Amino acid sequence: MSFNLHILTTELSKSFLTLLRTKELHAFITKSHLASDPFYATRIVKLYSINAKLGYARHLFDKTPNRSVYLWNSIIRAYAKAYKFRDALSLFLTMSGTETSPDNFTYSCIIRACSENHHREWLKFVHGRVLVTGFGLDPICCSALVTAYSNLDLIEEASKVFGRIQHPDLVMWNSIICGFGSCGYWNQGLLLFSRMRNLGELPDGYTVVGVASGIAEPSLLSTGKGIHGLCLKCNFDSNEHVASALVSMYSRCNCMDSAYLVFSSLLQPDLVTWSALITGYSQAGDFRKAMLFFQRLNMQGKKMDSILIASILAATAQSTNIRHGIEIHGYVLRQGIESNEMISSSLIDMYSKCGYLSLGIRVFHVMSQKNISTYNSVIWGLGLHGLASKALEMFEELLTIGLVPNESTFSALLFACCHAGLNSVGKEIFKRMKDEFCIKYKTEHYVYIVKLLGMTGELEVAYNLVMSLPEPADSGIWGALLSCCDACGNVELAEVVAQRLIENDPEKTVYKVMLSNIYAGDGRWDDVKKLRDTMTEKERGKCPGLSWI
DNA sequence: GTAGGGTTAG
Repeated sequence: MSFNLHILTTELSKSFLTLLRTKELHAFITKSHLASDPFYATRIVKLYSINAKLGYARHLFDKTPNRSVYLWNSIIRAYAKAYKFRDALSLFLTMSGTETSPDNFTYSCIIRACSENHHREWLKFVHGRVLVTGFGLDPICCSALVTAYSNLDLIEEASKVFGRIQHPDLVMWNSIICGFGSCGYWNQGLLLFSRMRNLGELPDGYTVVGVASGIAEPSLLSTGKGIHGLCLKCNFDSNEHVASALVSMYSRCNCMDSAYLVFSSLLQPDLVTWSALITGYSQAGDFRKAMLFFQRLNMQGKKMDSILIASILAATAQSTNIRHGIEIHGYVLRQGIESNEMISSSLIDMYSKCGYLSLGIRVFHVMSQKNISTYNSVIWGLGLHGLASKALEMFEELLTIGLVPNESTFSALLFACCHAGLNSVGKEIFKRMKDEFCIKYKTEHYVYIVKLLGMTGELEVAYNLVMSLPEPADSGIWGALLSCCDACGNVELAEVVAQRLIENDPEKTVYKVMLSNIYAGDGRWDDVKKLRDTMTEKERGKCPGLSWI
Protein backbone atom coordinates (compact mmCIF):
# COMPACT_ATOMS: atom_id res chain seq x y z
CA MET A 1 0.00 0.00 0.00
CA SER A 2 1.56 3.28 -1.01
CA PHE A 3 -0.01 6.71 -0.81
CA ASN A 4 1.27 10.19 -0.96
CA LEU A 5 -0.58 13.07 0.67
CA HIS A 6 -2.20 14.11 -2.58
CA ILE A 7 -3.59 10.62 -3.33
CA LEU A 8 -4.64 10.19 0.28
CA THR A 9 -6.63 13.46 0.26
CA THR A 10 -8.28 12.59 -3.04
CA GLU A 11 -9.21 9.12 -1.78
CA LEU A 12 -10.65 10.49 1.46
CA SER A 13 -12.90 12.91 -0.37
CA LYS A 14 -14.78 10.02 -1.99
CA SER A 15 -17.87 9.55 0.08
CA PHE A 16 -18.68 5.87 -0.52
CA LEU A 17 -15.50 3.93 0.03
CA THR A 18 -15.89 0.36 1.21
CA LEU A 19 -15.05 -0.69 4.74
CA LEU A 20 -11.91 -2.46 3.51
CA ARG A 21 -10.63 0.66 1.73
CA THR A 22 -11.47 2.78 4.77
CA LYS A 23 -9.48 0.44 7.02
CA GLU A 24 -6.52 0.62 4.62
CA LEU A 25 -6.59 4.39 4.69
CA HIS A 26 -6.96 4.40 8.47
CA ALA A 27 -3.92 2.11 8.79
CA PHE A 28 -1.96 4.40 6.51
CA ILE A 29 -2.71 7.60 8.42
CA THR A 30 -1.88 5.85 11.69
CA LYS A 31 1.46 4.67 10.28
CA SER A 32 2.24 8.12 8.93
CA HIS A 33 1.32 9.77 12.27
CA LEU A 34 -1.48 11.68 10.55
CA ALA A 35 -4.27 10.14 12.67
CA SER A 36 -3.96 12.87 15.28
CA ASP A 37 -4.63 15.48 12.61
CA PRO A 38 -8.36 16.32 12.96
CA PHE A 39 -8.66 16.82 9.19
CA TYR A 40 -7.79 13.20 8.37
CA ALA A 41 -9.55 11.85 11.45
CA THR A 42 -12.80 13.60 10.45
CA ARG A 43 -12.78 12.00 7.00
CA ILE A 44 -12.15 8.52 8.38
CA VAL A 45 -14.86 8.97 11.04
CA LYS A 46 -17.33 9.87 8.27
CA LEU A 47 -16.34 6.84 6.19
CA TYR A 48 -16.72 4.49 9.17
CA SER A 49 -20.10 6.01 9.89
CA ILE A 50 -21.26 5.48 6.28
CA ASN A 51 -20.09 1.86 6.59
CA ALA A 52 -22.10 1.49 9.82
CA LYS A 53 -18.98 0.98 11.93
CA LEU A 54 -19.70 3.42 14.74
CA GLY A 55 -17.40 1.61 17.16
CA TYR A 56 -14.36 2.15 14.90
CA ALA A 57 -15.35 5.79 14.37
CA ARG A 58 -15.64 6.36 18.11
CA HIS A 59 -12.31 4.70 18.80
CA LEU A 60 -10.57 7.04 16.36
CA PHE A 61 -12.42 10.05 17.78
CA ASP A 62 -11.42 9.16 21.35
CA LYS A 63 -7.79 8.80 20.32
CA THR A 64 -7.62 12.13 18.46
CA PRO A 65 -6.28 14.77 20.87
CA ASN A 66 -6.97 17.95 18.87
CA ARG A 67 -10.64 17.78 18.09
CA SER A 68 -11.82 20.34 15.57
CA VAL A 69 -15.45 21.38 15.38
CA TYR A 70 -15.67 19.29 12.16
CA LEU A 71 -14.52 16.18 13.98
CA TRP A 72 -17.02 16.74 16.79
CA ASN A 73 -19.79 17.32 14.25
CA SER A 74 -19.00 14.20 12.29
CA ILE A 75 -19.07 11.91 15.33
CA ILE A 76 -22.28 13.54 16.67
CA ARG A 77 -23.88 13.24 13.23
CA ALA A 78 -22.81 9.59 13.03
CA TYR A 79 -24.60 8.76 16.30
CA ALA A 80 -27.64 10.84 15.37
CA LYS A 81 -27.98 9.10 12.00
CA ALA A 82 -27.73 5.72 13.69
CA TYR A 83 -30.63 6.77 15.98
CA LYS A 84 -28.35 6.62 19.01
CA PHE A 85 -29.83 9.74 20.53
CA ARG A 86 -28.39 9.41 24.05
CA ASP A 87 -24.83 9.10 22.71
CA ALA A 88 -25.28 12.03 20.31
CA LEU A 89 -26.72 14.18 23.07
CA SER A 90 -24.08 13.25 25.60
CA LEU A 91 -21.31 14.11 23.09
CA PHE A 92 -23.05 17.42 22.38
CA LEU A 93 -23.19 18.23 26.10
CA THR A 94 -19.53 17.28 26.55
CA MET A 95 -18.58 19.40 23.55
CA SER A 96 -20.45 22.41 24.99
CA GLY A 97 -18.13 22.24 28.00
CA THR A 98 -14.92 22.30 25.92
CA GLU A 99 -13.10 25.13 24.21
CA THR A 100 -14.44 23.95 20.85
CA SER A 101 -17.94 25.39 20.99
CA PRO A 102 -20.74 23.89 18.91
CA ASP A 103 -21.39 25.73 15.63
CA ASN A 104 -24.63 26.09 13.67
CA PHE A 105 -24.11 22.66 12.06
CA THR A 106 -23.72 20.98 15.46
CA TYR A 107 -26.95 22.59 16.63
CA SER A 108 -28.90 21.71 13.49
CA CYS A 109 -27.76 18.11 13.78
CA ILE A 110 -28.79 17.75 17.42
CA ILE A 111 -32.06 19.64 16.77
CA ARG A 112 -32.98 17.11 14.10
CA ALA A 113 -32.05 14.25 16.42
CA CYS A 114 -34.33 15.64 19.18
CA SER A 115 -37.23 15.75 16.76
CA GLU A 116 -36.61 12.29 15.28
CA ASN A 117 -36.50 10.82 18.75
CA HIS A 118 -39.57 12.76 19.95
CA HIS A 119 -37.76 14.63 22.71
CA ARG A 120 -39.67 17.90 23.06
CA GLU A 121 -37.98 18.87 26.31
CA TRP A 122 -34.49 18.36 24.94
CA LEU A 123 -35.44 20.29 21.81
CA LYS A 124 -36.47 23.25 23.94
CA PHE A 125 -33.24 22.97 25.91
CA VAL A 126 -31.14 22.97 22.71
CA HIS A 127 -33.19 25.89 21.37
CA GLY A 128 -32.26 27.76 24.54
CA ARG A 129 -28.58 27.01 23.91
CA VAL A 130 -28.98 28.24 20.31
CA LEU A 131 -30.35 31.54 21.59
CA VAL A 132 -27.71 32.15 24.28
CA THR A 133 -24.84 31.28 21.96
CA GLY A 134 -25.95 33.83 19.38
CA PHE A 135 -27.36 31.53 16.70
CA GLY A 136 -30.97 32.65 17.19
CA LEU A 137 -31.22 34.14 13.71
CA ASP A 138 -28.89 31.75 11.93
CA PRO A 139 -30.70 30.35 8.87
CA ILE A 140 -29.28 26.84 9.32
CA CYS A 141 -30.32 26.58 12.97
CA CYS A 142 -33.68 28.22 12.35
CA SER A 143 -34.75 26.04 9.43
CA ALA A 144 -33.81 22.96 11.47
CA LEU A 145 -35.81 24.35 14.43
CA VAL A 146 -38.87 25.08 12.26
CA THR A 147 -38.83 21.52 10.89
CA ALA A 148 -38.19 19.93 14.28
CA TYR A 149 -40.98 21.83 16.03
CA SER A 150 -43.49 21.08 13.30
CA ASN A 151 -42.55 17.40 13.23
CA LEU A 152 -43.35 17.30 16.95
CA ASP A 153 -46.72 18.93 16.28
CA LEU A 154 -45.58 22.21 17.87
CA ILE A 155 -46.51 24.39 14.92
CA GLU A 156 -46.90 27.51 17.08
CA GLU A 157 -43.29 27.26 18.20
CA ALA A 158 -42.21 26.69 14.60
CA SER A 159 -44.19 29.72 13.54
CA LYS A 160 -42.55 31.86 16.23
CA VAL A 161 -39.07 30.90 15.04
CA PHE A 162 -40.05 31.66 11.44
CA GLY A 163 -41.69 34.95 12.43
CA ARG A 164 -38.45 36.33 13.81
CA ILE A 165 -36.62 35.96 10.49
CA GLN A 166 -36.77 39.18 8.51
CA HIS A 167 -35.76 37.86 5.11
CA PRO A 168 -36.41 34.12 5.00
CA ASP A 169 -34.52 32.19 2.32
CA LEU A 170 -36.05 29.40 0.23
CA VAL A 171 -35.11 26.64 2.70
CA MET A 172 -36.78 28.57 5.51
CA TRP A 173 -39.96 29.08 3.46
CA ASN A 174 -39.97 25.40 2.55
CA SER A 175 -39.57 24.37 6.18
CA ILE A 176 -42.51 26.43 7.42
CA ILE A 177 -44.78 25.60 4.45
CA CYS A 178 -44.09 21.91 4.89
CA GLY A 179 -44.58 22.30 8.66
CA PHE A 180 -48.06 23.76 8.24
CA GLY A 181 -48.92 21.12 5.63
CA SER A 182 -47.81 18.18 7.76
CA CYS A 183 -49.60 19.53 10.86
CA GLY A 184 -52.83 19.62 8.88
CA TYR A 185 -53.03 23.40 8.33
CA TRP A 186 -53.03 23.16 4.56
CA ASN A 187 -54.71 26.56 4.15
CA GLN A 188 -52.06 28.33 6.22
CA GLY A 189 -49.41 26.56 4.16
CA LEU A 190 -51.02 27.79 0.96
CA LEU A 191 -51.27 31.35 2.31
CA LEU A 192 -47.57 31.35 3.10
CA PHE A 193 -46.88 29.87 -0.30
CA SER A 194 -48.68 32.80 -1.98
CA ARG A 195 -46.89 35.27 0.27
CA MET A 196 -43.57 33.73 -0.71
CA ARG A 197 -44.41 33.98 -4.41
CA ASN A 198 -45.58 37.59 -4.02
CA LEU A 199 -42.18 38.39 -2.55
CA GLY A 200 -40.63 37.09 -5.76
CA GLU A 201 -39.18 33.87 -4.32
CA LEU A 202 -39.34 30.99 -6.83
CA PRO A 203 -40.55 27.62 -5.47
CA ASP A 204 -38.60 24.39 -5.89
CA GLY A 205 -39.43 20.69 -5.46
CA TYR A 206 -39.35 20.93 -1.66
CA THR A 207 -41.94 23.71 -1.73
CA VAL A 208 -44.49 21.81 -3.81
CA VAL A 209 -43.98 18.63 -1.78
CA GLY A 210 -44.72 20.71 1.33
CA VAL A 211 -47.91 22.16 -0.10
CA ALA A 212 -49.05 18.81 -1.54
CA SER A 213 -48.52 17.05 1.80
CA GLY A 214 -51.29 19.20 3.30
CA ILE A 215 -53.87 18.05 0.75
CA ALA A 216 -55.33 15.28 2.84
CA GLU A 217 -58.98 14.87 1.89
CA PRO A 218 -61.21 14.62 -1.19
CA SER A 219 -62.74 18.08 -0.67
CA LEU A 220 -59.34 19.61 -1.44
CA LEU A 221 -59.01 17.87 -4.78
CA SER A 222 -59.29 21.04 -6.87
CA THR A 223 -56.49 22.70 -4.87
CA GLY A 224 -54.45 19.54 -5.36
CA LYS A 225 -55.00 19.73 -9.10
CA GLY A 226 -53.77 23.32 -9.04
CA ILE A 227 -50.57 22.17 -7.33
CA HIS A 228 -50.16 19.43 -9.92
CA GLY A 229 -50.58 22.04 -12.67
CA LEU A 230 -47.85 24.15 -11.14
CA CYS A 231 -45.55 21.15 -11.03
CA LEU A 232 -46.11 20.51 -14.74
CA LYS A 233 -45.52 24.18 -15.56
CA CYS A 234 -42.27 24.31 -13.60
CA ASN A 235 -41.07 20.86 -14.73
CA PHE A 236 -40.99 19.53 -11.17
CA ASP A 237 -42.91 16.40 -12.08
CA SER A 238 -39.81 14.44 -13.02
CA ASN A 239 -38.44 14.95 -9.50
CA GLU A 240 -38.96 11.64 -7.66
CA HIS A 241 -40.02 13.28 -4.40
CA VAL A 242 -42.56 15.45 -6.21
CA ALA A 243 -43.94 12.51 -8.21
CA SER A 244 -44.51 10.31 -5.17
CA ALA A 245 -45.99 13.24 -3.23
CA LEU A 246 -48.47 13.77 -6.09
CA VAL A 247 -49.34 10.07 -6.26
CA SER A 248 -50.11 9.96 -2.55
CA MET A 249 -51.89 13.33 -2.67
CA TYR A 250 -54.30 11.96 -5.30
CA SER A 251 -54.65 8.74 -3.29
CA ARG A 252 -55.69 10.71 -0.21
CA CYS A 253 -58.26 12.50 -2.39
CA ASN A 254 -59.71 9.11 -3.44
CA CYS A 255 -58.66 9.86 -6.98
CA MET A 256 -56.74 6.75 -7.94
CA ASP A 257 -57.14 7.37 -11.68
CA SER A 258 -55.15 10.60 -11.41
CA ALA A 259 -52.67 8.92 -9.07
CA TYR A 260 -52.11 6.25 -11.71
CA LEU A 261 -51.73 8.88 -14.47
CA VAL A 262 -48.92 10.58 -12.54
CA PHE A 263 -47.33 7.20 -11.85
CA SER A 264 -47.54 6.05 -15.47
CA SER A 265 -46.02 9.29 -16.76
CA LEU A 266 -42.75 8.32 -15.07
CA LEU A 267 -40.15 6.42 -17.07
CA GLN A 268 -38.70 4.63 -14.07
CA PRO A 269 -40.73 5.15 -10.92
CA ASP A 270 -38.69 4.45 -7.80
CA LEU A 271 -39.66 2.23 -4.87
CA VAL A 272 -41.30 5.07 -2.93
CA THR A 273 -43.57 5.97 -5.87
CA TRP A 274 -44.53 2.31 -6.41
CA SER A 275 -45.24 2.14 -2.73
CA ALA A 276 -47.40 5.30 -2.83
CA LEU A 277 -49.49 3.80 -5.63
CA ILE A 278 -49.85 0.39 -3.98
CA THR A 279 -50.78 1.97 -0.63
CA GLY A 280 -53.26 4.21 -2.43
CA TYR A 281 -55.07 1.21 -3.96
CA SER A 282 -54.88 -0.64 -0.68
CA GLN A 283 -56.39 2.22 1.33
CA ALA A 284 -59.08 2.76 -1.30
CA GLY A 285 -60.10 -0.85 -0.63
CA ASP A 286 -58.96 -2.03 -4.08
CA PHE A 287 -56.67 -4.73 -2.80
CA ARG A 288 -56.78 -6.57 -6.15
CA LYS A 289 -55.04 -3.67 -7.89
CA ALA A 290 -52.69 -3.33 -4.91
CA MET A 291 -51.71 -6.98 -5.32
CA LEU A 292 -51.46 -6.66 -9.11
CA PHE A 293 -48.96 -3.80 -8.87
CA PHE A 294 -47.07 -5.62 -6.14
CA GLN A 295 -46.72 -8.62 -8.47
CA ARG A 296 -45.66 -6.36 -11.37
CA LEU A 297 -42.97 -4.81 -9.21
CA ASN A 298 -41.86 -8.25 -8.11
CA MET A 299 -41.61 -9.40 -11.76
CA GLN A 300 -39.15 -6.58 -12.39
CA GLY A 301 -36.91 -8.22 -9.84
CA LYS A 302 -36.89 -5.14 -7.60
CA LYS A 303 -36.15 -5.76 -3.96
CA MET A 304 -38.96 -4.53 -1.70
CA ASP A 305 -38.33 -2.71 1.53
CA SER A 306 -40.12 -3.00 4.86
CA ILE A 307 -42.48 -0.07 4.29
CA LEU A 308 -43.72 -1.50 1.02
CA ILE A 309 -44.22 -4.94 2.53
CA ALA A 310 -46.07 -3.48 5.51
CA SER A 311 -48.40 -1.67 3.09
CA ILE A 312 -49.10 -4.71 0.99
CA LEU A 313 -49.75 -6.77 4.12
CA ALA A 314 -52.29 -4.14 5.21
CA ALA A 315 -53.98 -4.61 1.84
CA THR A 316 -54.08 -8.39 2.19
CA ALA A 317 -55.39 -8.06 5.76
CA GLN A 318 -58.28 -6.06 4.30
CA SER A 319 -59.02 -8.74 1.75
CA THR A 320 -59.41 -11.22 4.66
CA ASN A 321 -58.17 -13.85 2.25
CA ILE A 322 -55.33 -15.63 3.98
CA ARG A 323 -53.94 -16.91 0.66
CA HIS A 324 -52.47 -13.54 -0.39
CA GLY A 325 -51.08 -12.95 3.08
CA ILE A 326 -49.34 -16.32 3.08
CA GLU A 327 -47.86 -15.52 -0.35
CA ILE A 328 -46.31 -12.34 1.07
CA HIS A 329 -45.13 -14.22 4.16
CA GLY A 330 -43.38 -16.66 1.81
CA TYR A 331 -41.70 -13.75 0.03
CA VAL A 332 -40.57 -12.35 3.39
CA LEU A 333 -39.06 -15.69 4.39
CA ARG A 334 -37.31 -16.13 1.03
CA GLN A 335 -35.80 -12.65 1.35
CA GLY A 336 -34.77 -13.37 4.93
CA ILE A 337 -36.35 -10.19 6.26
CA GLU A 338 -38.75 -11.74 8.76
CA SER A 339 -36.85 -10.28 11.69
CA ASN A 340 -37.73 -6.74 10.65
CA GLU A 341 -40.06 -5.40 13.34
CA MET A 342 -42.32 -3.45 11.01
CA ILE A 343 -42.83 -6.49 8.79
CA SER A 344 -43.50 -8.80 11.73
CA SER A 345 -46.02 -6.39 13.22
CA SER A 346 -47.85 -6.30 9.90
CA LEU A 347 -47.75 -10.09 9.63
CA ILE A 348 -49.24 -10.45 13.12
CA ASP A 349 -51.94 -7.97 12.20
CA MET A 350 -52.67 -9.67 8.89
CA TYR A 351 -53.02 -13.12 10.46
CA SER A 352 -55.25 -11.93 13.27
CA LYS A 353 -57.51 -9.96 10.92
CA CYS A 354 -57.81 -12.97 8.61
CA GLY A 355 -58.97 -15.02 11.59
CA TYR A 356 -55.72 -16.90 12.28
CA LEU A 357 -54.64 -15.36 15.56
CA SER A 358 -52.56 -18.42 16.47
CA LEU A 359 -50.39 -17.94 13.34
CA GLY A 360 -49.92 -14.29 14.29
CA ILE A 361 -48.85 -15.30 17.78
CA ARG A 362 -46.42 -17.78 16.28
CA VAL A 363 -44.79 -14.97 14.27
CA PHE A 364 -44.60 -12.99 17.51
CA HIS A 365 -42.94 -15.81 19.45
CA VAL A 366 -40.24 -16.58 16.90
CA MET A 367 -39.09 -12.96 16.79
CA SER A 368 -35.74 -12.41 18.44
CA GLN A 369 -36.12 -8.64 18.84
CA LYS A 370 -39.55 -7.32 19.79
CA ASN A 371 -40.39 -3.64 19.95
CA ILE A 372 -43.44 -1.74 21.11
CA SER A 373 -45.14 -1.94 17.69
CA THR A 374 -44.90 -5.74 17.71
CA TYR A 375 -46.54 -5.80 21.13
CA ASN A 376 -49.19 -3.34 19.95
CA SER A 377 -50.08 -5.59 17.02
CA VAL A 378 -50.38 -8.67 19.19
CA ILE A 379 -52.48 -6.76 21.78
CA TRP A 380 -54.79 -5.60 18.96
CA GLY A 381 -55.09 -9.14 17.67
CA LEU A 382 -55.93 -10.54 21.11
CA GLY A 383 -58.48 -7.74 21.68
CA LEU A 384 -60.06 -8.37 18.29
CA HIS A 385 -60.51 -12.03 19.20
CA GLY A 386 -62.08 -11.15 22.57
CA LEU A 387 -59.05 -12.24 24.62
CA ALA A 388 -58.77 -9.11 26.74
CA SER A 389 -57.12 -10.79 29.72
CA LYS A 390 -54.37 -12.18 27.47
CA ALA A 391 -53.96 -8.67 26.01
CA LEU A 392 -53.48 -7.29 29.51
CA GLU A 393 -50.91 -10.01 30.26
CA MET A 394 -48.99 -8.89 27.16
CA PHE A 395 -49.09 -5.34 28.45
CA GLU A 396 -47.56 -6.41 31.77
CA GLU A 397 -44.95 -8.45 29.87
CA LEU A 398 -43.83 -5.51 27.74
CA LEU A 399 -43.46 -3.39 30.88
CA THR A 400 -41.40 -6.14 32.52
CA ILE A 401 -38.91 -6.26 29.65
CA GLY A 402 -38.52 -2.49 29.80
CA LEU A 403 -40.47 -1.36 26.73
CA VAL A 404 -42.29 1.96 26.90
CA PRO A 405 -45.96 1.89 25.86
CA ASN A 406 -47.19 4.56 23.44
CA GLU A 407 -50.60 5.95 22.53
CA SER A 408 -51.31 3.05 20.18
CA THR A 409 -50.66 0.57 23.01
CA PHE A 410 -53.42 2.26 24.98
CA SER A 411 -55.76 2.37 21.97
CA ALA A 412 -55.25 -1.39 21.66
CA LEU A 413 -55.78 -2.03 25.38
CA LEU A 414 -58.88 0.16 25.59
CA PHE A 415 -60.24 -1.50 22.46
CA ALA A 416 -59.66 -4.91 24.05
CA CYS A 417 -61.46 -3.86 27.26
CA CYS A 418 -64.27 -2.30 25.25
CA HIS A 419 -64.69 -5.44 23.17
CA ALA A 420 -64.83 -7.61 26.28
CA GLY A 421 -66.91 -5.18 28.38
CA LEU A 422 -64.25 -4.96 31.11
CA ASN A 423 -65.48 -1.76 32.77
CA SER A 424 -63.22 -1.35 35.80
CA VAL A 425 -60.06 -2.69 34.09
CA GLY A 426 -60.64 -0.29 31.19
CA LYS A 427 -61.09 2.65 33.54
CA GLU A 428 -57.88 1.71 35.32
CA ILE A 429 -55.95 1.54 32.01
CA PHE A 430 -57.39 4.90 30.94
CA LYS A 431 -56.23 6.44 34.23
CA ARG A 432 -52.75 4.86 34.11
CA MET A 433 -52.24 6.13 30.57
CA LYS A 434 -52.22 9.73 31.81
CA ASP A 435 -51.06 9.44 35.42
CA GLU A 436 -48.36 6.79 35.12
CA PHE A 437 -47.22 7.11 31.50
CA CYS A 438 -47.99 10.83 30.90
CA ILE A 439 -49.55 10.19 27.48
CA LYS A 440 -52.07 12.74 26.24
CA TYR A 441 -55.50 11.39 25.37
CA LYS A 442 -56.48 11.53 21.72
CA THR A 443 -59.93 11.28 20.14
CA GLU A 444 -59.70 7.51 19.72
CA HIS A 445 -58.97 7.00 23.44
CA TYR A 446 -62.03 9.06 24.38
CA VAL A 447 -64.11 7.12 21.86
CA TYR A 448 -63.13 3.80 23.48
CA ILE A 449 -63.65 4.95 27.07
CA VAL A 450 -67.03 6.50 26.18
CA LYS A 451 -68.10 3.26 24.49
CA LEU A 452 -66.82 1.21 27.42
CA LEU A 453 -68.69 3.31 29.99
CA GLY A 454 -71.83 3.70 27.88
CA MET A 455 -72.13 0.03 27.03
CA THR A 456 -71.56 -1.19 30.59
CA GLY A 457 -74.35 0.77 32.25
CA GLU A 458 -72.56 4.06 32.99
CA LEU A 459 -74.12 6.25 30.33
CA GLU A 460 -74.38 9.26 32.65
CA VAL A 461 -70.70 8.98 33.59
CA ALA A 462 -69.81 8.80 29.88
CA TYR A 463 -71.91 11.92 29.16
CA ASN A 464 -70.32 13.84 32.05
CA LEU A 465 -66.86 12.81 30.83
CA VAL A 466 -67.60 14.16 27.34
CA MET A 467 -68.95 17.40 28.81
CA SER A 468 -65.86 17.87 30.97
CA LEU A 469 -63.32 17.53 28.14
CA PRO A 470 -60.81 20.39 27.97
CA GLU A 471 -61.58 20.94 24.29
CA PRO A 472 -65.01 20.53 22.67
CA ALA A 473 -65.56 16.88 21.76
CA ASP A 474 -65.49 16.07 18.05
CA SER A 475 -68.09 14.08 16.15
CA GLY A 476 -66.31 10.77 16.73
CA ILE A 477 -66.75 11.05 20.51
CA TRP A 478 -70.35 12.31 20.34
CA GLY A 479 -71.08 9.57 17.79
CA ALA A 480 -69.80 6.92 20.21
CA LEU A 481 -72.10 8.36 22.88
CA LEU A 482 -75.07 8.34 20.50
CA SER A 483 -74.57 4.68 19.66
CA CYS A 484 -74.49 3.92 23.42
CA CYS A 485 -77.78 5.83 23.87
CA ASP A 486 -79.21 3.70 21.09
CA ALA A 487 -78.00 0.47 22.69
CA CYS A 488 -79.37 1.48 26.13
CA GLY A 489 -82.61 2.91 24.70
CA ASN A 490 -82.04 6.28 26.43
CA VAL A 491 -84.09 8.55 24.17
CA GLU A 492 -83.76 11.73 26.26
CA LEU A 493 -79.98 11.72 26.18
CA ALA A 494 -79.97 10.62 22.54
CA GLU A 495 -81.91 13.79 21.65
CA VAL A 496 -79.34 16.02 23.39
CA VAL A 497 -76.39 14.20 21.82
CA ALA A 498 -77.90 14.05 18.32
CA GLN A 499 -78.64 17.77 18.52
CA ARG A 500 -74.94 18.44 19.14
CA LEU A 501 -73.92 16.23 16.25
CA ILE A 502 -76.38 17.83 13.84
CA GLU A 503 -75.18 21.31 14.88
CA ASN A 504 -71.55 20.28 14.39
CA ASP A 505 -72.15 18.78 11.00
CA PRO A 506 -75.50 19.77 9.44
CA GLU A 507 -74.59 18.15 6.11
CA LYS A 508 -74.34 14.66 7.56
CA THR A 509 -77.69 12.89 7.59
CA VAL A 510 -76.53 9.76 9.39
CA TYR A 511 -77.17 11.30 12.84
CA LYS A 512 -80.73 12.24 11.91
CA VAL A 513 -81.29 8.69 10.70
CA MET A 514 -79.83 7.28 13.95
CA LEU A 515 -82.06 9.52 16.08
CA SER A 516 -85.06 8.62 13.96
CA ASN A 517 -84.33 4.93 14.54
CA ILE A 518 -84.04 5.53 18.29
CA TYR A 519 -87.46 7.27 18.25
CA ALA A 520 -88.88 4.37 16.26
CA GLY A 521 -87.49 1.87 18.77
CA ASP A 522 -89.34 3.74 21.49
CA GLY A 523 -92.55 3.83 19.46
CA ARG A 524 -92.45 7.64 19.12
CA TRP A 525 -93.72 7.66 15.56
CA ASP A 526 -94.82 11.33 15.68
CA ASP A 527 -91.23 12.35 16.44
CA VAL A 528 -90.00 10.08 13.65
CA LYS A 529 -92.31 11.87 11.21
CA LYS A 530 -91.30 15.34 12.46
CA LEU A 531 -87.62 14.54 12.09
CA ARG A 532 -88.05 12.91 8.66
CA ASP A 533 -89.97 16.02 7.52
CA THR A 534 -86.88 18.15 8.20
CA MET A 535 -84.90 15.98 5.79
CA THR A 536 -84.80 16.66 2.06
CA GLU A 537 -85.97 14.14 -0.51
CA LYS A 538 -82.35 13.36 -1.36
CA GLU A 539 -81.44 12.78 2.30
CA ARG A 540 -84.29 10.31 2.74
CA GLY A 541 -83.77 8.59 -0.57
CA LYS A 542 -80.85 6.37 0.39
CA CYS A 543 -81.14 2.97 -1.27
CA PRO A 544 -81.70 0.20 1.24
CA GLY A 545 -79.11 -2.58 1.30
CA LEU A 546 -79.81 -5.73 -0.66
CA SER A 547 -78.47 -9.15 0.12
CA TRP A 548 -77.87 -11.89 -2.43
CA ILE A 549 -78.53 -14.50 0.20
C1' DG B 1 -30.42 23.65 7.35
C1' DT B 2 -35.88 21.91 4.11
C1' DA B 3 -39.09 17.18 0.83
C1' DG B 4 -41.84 11.68 -1.01
C1' DG B 5 -44.26 5.78 0.40
C1' DG B 6 -45.79 3.58 6.67
C1' DT B 7 -47.54 -1.76 10.27
C1' DT B 8 -51.62 -1.39 15.18
C1' DA B 9 -56.67 3.29 14.84
C1' DG B 10 -62.86 -2.46 14.04
